[in-house]
Amino acid sequence: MTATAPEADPAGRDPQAPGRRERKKQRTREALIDAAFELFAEKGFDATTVEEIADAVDVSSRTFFRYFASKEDVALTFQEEQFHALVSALAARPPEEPVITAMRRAIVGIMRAAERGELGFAPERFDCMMMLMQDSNSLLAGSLEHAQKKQTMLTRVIACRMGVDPAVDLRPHVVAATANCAFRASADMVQEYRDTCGDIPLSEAVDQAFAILEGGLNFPSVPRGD
Amino acid sequence: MTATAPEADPAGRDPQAPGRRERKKQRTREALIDAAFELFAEKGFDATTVEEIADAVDVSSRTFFRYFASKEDVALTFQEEQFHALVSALAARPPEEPVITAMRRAIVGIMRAAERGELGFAPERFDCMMMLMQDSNSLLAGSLEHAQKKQTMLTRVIACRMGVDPAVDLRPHVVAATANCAFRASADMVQEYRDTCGDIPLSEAVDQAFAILEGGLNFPSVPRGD
DNA sequence: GCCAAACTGTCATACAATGACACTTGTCGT
DNA sequence: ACGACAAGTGTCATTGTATGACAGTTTGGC
Repeated sequence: MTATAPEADPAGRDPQAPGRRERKKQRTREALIDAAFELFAEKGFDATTVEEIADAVDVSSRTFFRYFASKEDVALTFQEEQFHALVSALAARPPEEPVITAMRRAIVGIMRAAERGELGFAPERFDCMMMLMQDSNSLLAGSLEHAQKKQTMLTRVIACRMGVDPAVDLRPHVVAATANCAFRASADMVQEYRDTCGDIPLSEAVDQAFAILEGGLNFPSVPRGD
Repeated sequence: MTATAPEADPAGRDPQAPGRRERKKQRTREALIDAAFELFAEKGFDATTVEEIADAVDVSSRTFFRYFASKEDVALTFQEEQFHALVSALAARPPEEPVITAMRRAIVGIMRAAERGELGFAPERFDCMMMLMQDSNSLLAGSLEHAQKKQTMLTRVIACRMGVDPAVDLRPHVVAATANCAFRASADMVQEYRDTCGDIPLSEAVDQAFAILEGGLNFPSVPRGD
C-alpha cells in the first residue's frame, strides 16, 4: 500500500481534511449499519445478535459497542439524523409563523425530504426501521426513549421561540409533545392501513394529524342512530 | 401445621374463595413489589439487581421472573393498574360527551383518585416511579413502551366510541395519542417545576394540557420586542 | 523513523432473561 | 385420610447485552 492514491500529500496540506484513520472509522461505522440492517431485514431485530453483526464486518463485538451504545442504537441512527434536520428546519421557519405552524411545516418538510432520500440515507432504511419496530418490543422501547429525550430538547427550542419559561409554562411542553404525538398516531395508522388497503406516505398522515390537532379535537361520540 | 385456623373448613364451602396457594402467590407478589420499591428508592433502579430483590423476599431470582416479565415490569405495575382504571372510567362517561371531553375527564378523574390513594396503591409509589424514571433510561423506555401498547388499545376503544374504522380514520389515533401526549408533557413540566418552585399535582397539569390541546395550540412566536 | 494518541482484539465480568428438570406443596376426588 | 395431579419453586445451565481492563496494532505529527 504505497501512496498510489492521487490525494496522498506528505505535507499536511489540508488540516481540515479527515485523515485515513477518520475515514476508516467512518467506513467501519457505515459497514456496521449496512450489515445490521441486512441481518435485521433477514432475521428480524431480536433474532439478530451483536456478534453476528460484528462478524459480518469482521470486527469484534467489543468494537461494535465502541461505535454504538446499544443494539438499538444502530437501528436508530436515522431517527437521530431526522431529529437534527428537524431542529435546523424549525430554526429556519420565519418568526411570524405561530409555533404550531412552524413545527408542522418543519416536520412535514423533513419527512418529505426523507421519503425522497434527501437526508443522506436511503428511504427504505427508514421504512425498514418502522417495520422492525412492529415486531420488536425492545426496538420500539428504544425508539420511544430516544424520541422522548429529543422531545425534551424540542421543548426548550419551542419555549425560546415563544419567549416563555418552560419551567412555569406548560404550553411549550404540549407543543413539543404534539410532535411526538402526531408522529406516533400517524405511524400507527399507516401501519394499520397497510394491512387492509395499501401504502400511504407517512408525511401526508403526519400533516393530517397536525390538522386534526389544530382543529381542537372536538369530535362527537357516535350518534347512535341504531 | 394442623387446622388451627378458624376458617379451615373441610367441606369446600366457597368455591370462589381463593385457596391458600392463591393467597400465598399474592403475598409473594406484593412482597416483591415492596422490596423492589424499597431498594429502588434506596439505590436507584439501575443499581438494583433482580437478585437483590429476590433475596430480600427470600425467593430465587428465577421465581422473580415467574411473577414479572422483566425488572421494569415490577416498577410499572401501577401504570398498568391506572390504565385499567382509565378504560373503565372512559366507558363510564356519558355517550353525549365528545370523545376528547370524555377522555379528559376520565384521565383527570383517575389521576385525582390515584393521588388520593383510591386506586389500591399508595400515591407515593407512583411518585417514586416518576422519580426513578428521571434517572433510569431503561425504566423510561419501559414505561413509554408500555404506554404505547396501551395507546393502541385506547385507539380501538375511541374508534368504537366515534363509530369509525381506525384503519382508515386518523382521528381516533390522534385522540388516543393525545392522552399520552398530555401525560408526558405534564410530567416533564411538573418535574421541571419542582426543581425551581415546588410541587404541583400532576392531575392539574394534565387537565391544563388538555385545555391547551383543545384550544388548538395556536400560539404566536415571540413578538420580538427587542 | 519515532513517539504519542487513537483504535482494536482479547480476555474477564456482571446482569437480565429463559429453558430444562427435579422437588416440594397445595388442591381435589374418593 | 390418602393418593394423584397440578401448581409453584429452586437449582443449574445457557444465551445475549453491555462494560472494564489491558495489551497489541495502526495512524498522525514531529
